[in-house]
Amino acid sequence: MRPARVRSKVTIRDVAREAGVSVATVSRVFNDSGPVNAETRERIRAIAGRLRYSPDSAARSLITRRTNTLGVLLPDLYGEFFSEVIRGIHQLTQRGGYHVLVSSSHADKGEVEAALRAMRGRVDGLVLMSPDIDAPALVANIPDALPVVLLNCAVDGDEYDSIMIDNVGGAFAMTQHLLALGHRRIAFIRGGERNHDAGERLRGYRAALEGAGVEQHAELEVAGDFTEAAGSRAAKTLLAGDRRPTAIFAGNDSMAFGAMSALRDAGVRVPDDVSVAGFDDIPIAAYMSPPLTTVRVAIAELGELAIRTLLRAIDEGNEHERRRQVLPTWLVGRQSTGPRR
Amino acid sequence: MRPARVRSKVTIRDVAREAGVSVATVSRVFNDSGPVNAETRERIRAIAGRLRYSPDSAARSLITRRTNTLGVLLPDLYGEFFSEVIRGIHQLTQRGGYHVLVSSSHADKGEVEAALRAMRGRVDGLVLMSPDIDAPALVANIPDALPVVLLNCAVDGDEYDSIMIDNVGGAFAMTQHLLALGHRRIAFIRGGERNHDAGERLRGYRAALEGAGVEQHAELEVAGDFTEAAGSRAAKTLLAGDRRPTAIFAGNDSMAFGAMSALRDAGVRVPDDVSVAGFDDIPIAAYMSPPLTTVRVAIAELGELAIRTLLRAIDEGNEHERRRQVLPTWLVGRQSTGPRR
DNA sequence: TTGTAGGCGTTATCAG
DNA sequence: CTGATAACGCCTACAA
Repeated sequence: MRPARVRSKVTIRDVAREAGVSVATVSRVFNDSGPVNAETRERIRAIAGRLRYSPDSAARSLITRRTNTLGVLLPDLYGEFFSEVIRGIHQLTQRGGYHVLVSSSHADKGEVEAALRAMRGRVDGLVLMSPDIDAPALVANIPDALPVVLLNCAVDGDEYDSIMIDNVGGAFAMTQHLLALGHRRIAFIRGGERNHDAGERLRGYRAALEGAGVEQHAELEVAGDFTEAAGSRAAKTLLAGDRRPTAIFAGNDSMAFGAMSALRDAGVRVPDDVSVAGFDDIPIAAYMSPPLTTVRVAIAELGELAIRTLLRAIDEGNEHERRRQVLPTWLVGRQSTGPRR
Repeated sequence: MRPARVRSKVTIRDVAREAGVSVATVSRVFNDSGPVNAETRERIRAIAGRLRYSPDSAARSLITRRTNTLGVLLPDLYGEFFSEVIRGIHQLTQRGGYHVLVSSSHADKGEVEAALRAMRGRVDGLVLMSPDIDAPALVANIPDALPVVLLNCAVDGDEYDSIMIDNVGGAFAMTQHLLALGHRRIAFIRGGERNHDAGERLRGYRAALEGAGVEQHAELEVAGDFTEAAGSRAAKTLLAGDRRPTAIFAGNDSMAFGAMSALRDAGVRVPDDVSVAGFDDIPIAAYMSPPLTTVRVAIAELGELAIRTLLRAIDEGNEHERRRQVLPTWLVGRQSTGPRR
């Protein structure tokens, strides 16, 4: 049995009438605005509770011009990453009394713009993550007044608040790690062609090789798209080539798993014959066989930091000073990499 | 440089004035309600576009009593699962012109209730997934008028719309698979104590053993919580015991991975010495070493079905007939299970 | 400390 | 086909 049917709609007037006060007074207790006699306050609270009154958010935001909602636009993220970011975002958001409006799966620019348009007026601030697309061009359509934080987008300058992962540093460190183990033929499995993270990681890889004076070969850089399947294909390509690498650095963990799987199928041992490394350090990485050497990214923190920045931007209004922030990465050594034989 | 600053607020009146018509007419073209002269309609559209006018959603929903938003309450999901459900949900939602308000991480009943309360009035419908908590008790607080779809909750009867995974069937099938391979000492790694899915899977496992007339031992059922770490611990416990299993059926894939990792560390071969099976078939399962035999669940479809049901409920209003739906599962045989030696 | 009344931007119901 | 105008539920000066 369900409990007593809720009335069609309990408004502030109902509460006021029942309590024998004006609506203004009820409003005051619900907003802590203006003084209210302690006793009346209690009475109103009680009656509101009994009547199951809760302020209508539409009416409220119509006049306050605030929605208490934050928008989050994400690309079509693959697996683990998505949930981690959301988790980070969510935690802080809730604490600040905000709601979260999410939107994802944006293949092209048009779709993102549509999503952006749809959110207009429904949110007090926006987190936009779009590693594949030119972010500034997108944000151009957003009302100036709406605070925006760019996540992992290709932006320079500090015209916008932006947060990015230290992809270059991480990839650089990993490549150095492999170099230090004696590897010279180090292959790299790239992420999507137009993906910002992917590009940066590739840059880090190249920079490290160049810094070490190691000759670079085009056939050691193979295409990928951040999926296990792509990693597997890439590894097969590398094995088939005549410049076989002694180490494979995958642009992310999923591709590293795919590569390890393909190597195993081909009878190649990891790390004895070939070392394999990844990027992201998703939870399963530690439980792979062998456990994967990778670059750690605090994904949930990325989301948290974004919200923290956004909340501050909302709070500070026009006085807010925009800036870029970079989230550090660090190498996690496990058993999938070893000295060149 | 950012483009021209957006005016403080463009309202329907601005458009009306500019077009030399009344607000009513403008409203009509934006809602396709009532007839409007084709030519005037065009003019209004053009002016609205130029002025970058877009109807204020708060004002609109104040009078229409609709928010065009769907609420989604999820538990604190681990990894893969979360993103897949959201992905499924999102797709349909967007197509229907709805927005998605998400909320998650609800440890206890109080938190869920708070989240539920917070969503009141902000959504036209609700998807509630809460495998850990008594759902009917929660839904009692929701206004009768608000359509709700329960996902994977412990409910019986058809008082609510509900969708559940065929956990029992899947676990039953997997256990039979192991039995057919000749295994008799089949261990089961359980999910959280109070988790609905976990309980159902355990039931399926037990039923299959009983059906086959295989004696059941308490020490073959070990505790877990759906994380890799728990799976690893459980496997160690099983290896240490004196009734060592020849097969391990983990309540989900993550725990299966953890178990495989522990077995490897202990020098136990999979599947030669011990078979291992999981549940969920998350993407990485196919790339494990060895590839994991598991039970496939169409997670994204779960989300899709939930939204489809919810939209119908909203559409049909009071005439809506509530019902239970069960999402099938099926066994995916890979290399982590083999005949008992 | 409390009440009155105007208005937030739309939609909906009437008359024209 | 079009235009006034009254709600929708709430907040917020301003007045008492």
